[in-house]
Amino acid sequence: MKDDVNLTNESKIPAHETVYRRLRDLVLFGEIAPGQAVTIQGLTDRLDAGVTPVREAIRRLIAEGALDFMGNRRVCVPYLSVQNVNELIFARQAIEPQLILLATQQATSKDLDHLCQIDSELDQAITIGDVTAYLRRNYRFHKSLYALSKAPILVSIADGLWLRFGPSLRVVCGRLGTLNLTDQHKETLSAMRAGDAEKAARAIREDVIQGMEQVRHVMTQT
Amino acid sequence: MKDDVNLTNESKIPAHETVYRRLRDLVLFGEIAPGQAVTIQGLTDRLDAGVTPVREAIRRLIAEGALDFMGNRRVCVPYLSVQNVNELIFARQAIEPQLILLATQQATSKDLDHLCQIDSELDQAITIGDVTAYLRRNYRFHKSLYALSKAPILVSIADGLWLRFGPSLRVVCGRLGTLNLTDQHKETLSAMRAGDAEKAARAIREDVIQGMEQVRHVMTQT
DNA sequence: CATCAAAAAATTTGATCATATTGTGGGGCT
DNA sequence: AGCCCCACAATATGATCAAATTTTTTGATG
Repeated sequence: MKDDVNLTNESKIPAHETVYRRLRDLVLFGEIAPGQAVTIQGLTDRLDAGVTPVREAIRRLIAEGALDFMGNRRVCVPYLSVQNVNELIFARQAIEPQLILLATQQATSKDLDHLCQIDSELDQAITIGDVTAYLRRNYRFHKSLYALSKAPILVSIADGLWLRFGPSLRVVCGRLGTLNLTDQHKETLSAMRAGDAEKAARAIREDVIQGMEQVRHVMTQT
Repeated sequence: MKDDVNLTNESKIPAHETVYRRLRDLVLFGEIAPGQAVTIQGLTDRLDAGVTPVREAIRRLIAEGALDFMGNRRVCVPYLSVQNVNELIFARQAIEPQLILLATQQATSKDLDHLCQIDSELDQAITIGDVTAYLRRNYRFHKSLYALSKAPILVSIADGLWLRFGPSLRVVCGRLGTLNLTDQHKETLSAMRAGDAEKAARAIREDVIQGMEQVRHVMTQT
């Protein structure tokens, strides 16, 4: 605590929390690639934070499956095995359509407008070919959508899944580009607007399958 | 590091890990009841450990949903709302039968013998009326069963769910006793032995539903 | 030139201490 | 008497340091 003289201070949020979020983003959006090692000191340098907050953030992410604690004491972003990809496909198909079902029942017209907004920003990122923006906005779209379900436990499960396949999405985009990305977001939203929960759920299931099949495809190549 | 003079030393496992496991058990088996506060100092006293490992264990359990971080900075074992119970029922039904399906394909006859052994110990606990032993062995049965699936991600999800409804199971037993506990474990095991994965999955689904309905029943009373 | 052992460097781990924040109880004011 | 404000206690947070452990480098030998 040296020279932090409360200028535009919003010191409501503790350091370990902000470190957690930054590290989380680094992993989620593939800025730390699968297989890459993560050290405490490396992070204190990179994020300019103390040792204690970094340590806690790392442990938290290990607990969530975003990082892997190798036997000795080396930590890294996990590779996905084919088996892992299959598990993720199953889990996402099991959880996320249900979230849409619940979300459709709760969503207000204003909520849907907001989602539409995010989705158009997403499209923009795709046409420009900005992979980072695409990943961030795609995540934001799904996250905002699921938040409408008011089902915190299921949302946290879905979040945990994203944390696991997130790093691979960048690899996929790097391999396949952003051009052949076709999402089912429009269909989902229009079905939600029409109040057709089942149809919206099916659309998201399609979206999930498409996305994960690409992951599987790239993964099995190696 | 005072007087730990390496007697029967198995100091392979770090302190934060053992603290984590002990605290985890405390929560999982209802020895810290829902709503009860958890403080760092309280735990350092109770578990006779340093501050640093305790802090990390708490954060890890918060990340897993086993503990709840109230807005200010108070941590406690969460109550389950009716909504939460519904989410847990859905998630368990979605995940656990799939684990059985996979487990059935992988299980050797020796594995099944071992499970049978655990199950009979479980029965013993029920007839004696030992709630603590029942909770521990019931968890052990399911955990061992799911481990056979060789599906680490799905297992970790299921584990996370148990961590959430575990504390309430003791409340249920305290309210309803152990006498009217009827499990589907025998059916599950015999179906697995016969190689009938579908039937085994259905049996576990029954087991899940029965258990969770009791939780829901007790929860909605309050 | 390869291999293995020992030393050196880097890293994690856990304790201790200073600081900040929050909750609580007592005293003064209206 | 009721309410508010301030001081005090309890608690969490984060930096720093010492000890332990692991990885890497170095150097000697076959």
